[in-house]
Amino acid sequence: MLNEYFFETNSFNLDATLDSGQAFRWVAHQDSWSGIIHGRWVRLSSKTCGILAETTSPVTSWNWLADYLQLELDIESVLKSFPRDQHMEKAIHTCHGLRLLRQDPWETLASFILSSTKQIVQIRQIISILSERHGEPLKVPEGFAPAYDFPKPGTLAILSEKELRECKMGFRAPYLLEAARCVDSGALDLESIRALSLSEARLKLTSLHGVGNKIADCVLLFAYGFPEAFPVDVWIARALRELYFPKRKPTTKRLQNFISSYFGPNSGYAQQYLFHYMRNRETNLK
DNA sequence: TCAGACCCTCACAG
DNA sequence: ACTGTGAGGGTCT
Repeated sequence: MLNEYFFETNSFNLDATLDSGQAFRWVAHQDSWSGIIHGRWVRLSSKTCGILAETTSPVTSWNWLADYLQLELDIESVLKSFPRDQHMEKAIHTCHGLRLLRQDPWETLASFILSSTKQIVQIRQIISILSERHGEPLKVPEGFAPAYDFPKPGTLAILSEKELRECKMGFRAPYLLEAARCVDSGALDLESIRALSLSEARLKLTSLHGVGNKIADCVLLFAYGFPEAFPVDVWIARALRELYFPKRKPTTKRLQNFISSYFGPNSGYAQQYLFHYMRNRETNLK
């Protein structure tokens, strides 16, 4: 028996959001997406006036989903805080309704540890194998593929590096193992990061092996919602150079200064719009 | 600052 | 079909 709920919203692009490289476990169907949020199987469908949500387990409150989707956020005021230049205008126009999710910190940290020098399809594959092998099976409606919760830190902490490598994660295995053990033992308290400043939070996360600034900022933006976290990957670096420094070749430091002074209080959101805009432009050119 | 290494897979040549 | 090659939402040494 499915539970249903309808969220009214006219400013949410489900396709763009769930396929934007911030989450790796959503599966596209004909007219809907299925995924797992906090151990629940969920199906989301985009309707003219909002989003229809269906889940298998009994639900008394839907706050967990409203929080995950950040439905309370006033996206218009976020967009207004972006710098007004032709590139951002185009990005806003192209990516209408693109949102940032508020994901689980552990899953996000683990996922992005697994993301380094990988294409998105490969990241999805690793995470899928890992969850299938080591995650709890979840209740799924008839006709849908089996689904698994993302493995808990404690579950991964007792595995061997070899068992993790069998999930095709290669040299990332020891990194994930260390992270799982740190979180499981309490040496790294993921909840306490919420209360920290951005730079303190970065220091905490980058103290893990295999977590540098890029991955730390992904976690801070996609899980904790730090509005000024700004992950700089090859795509964004290329985009910024091409769009804002077409003649010169700025150093990494200069690029950093530009980012922190130019994009304003919601620079993380601006980054997501630019990233999505550039990625779609590439595929459209092919 | 700057390569080179790291594991593995897939796309794309030839 | 079959092998070779390069690079992929990085990070460490």
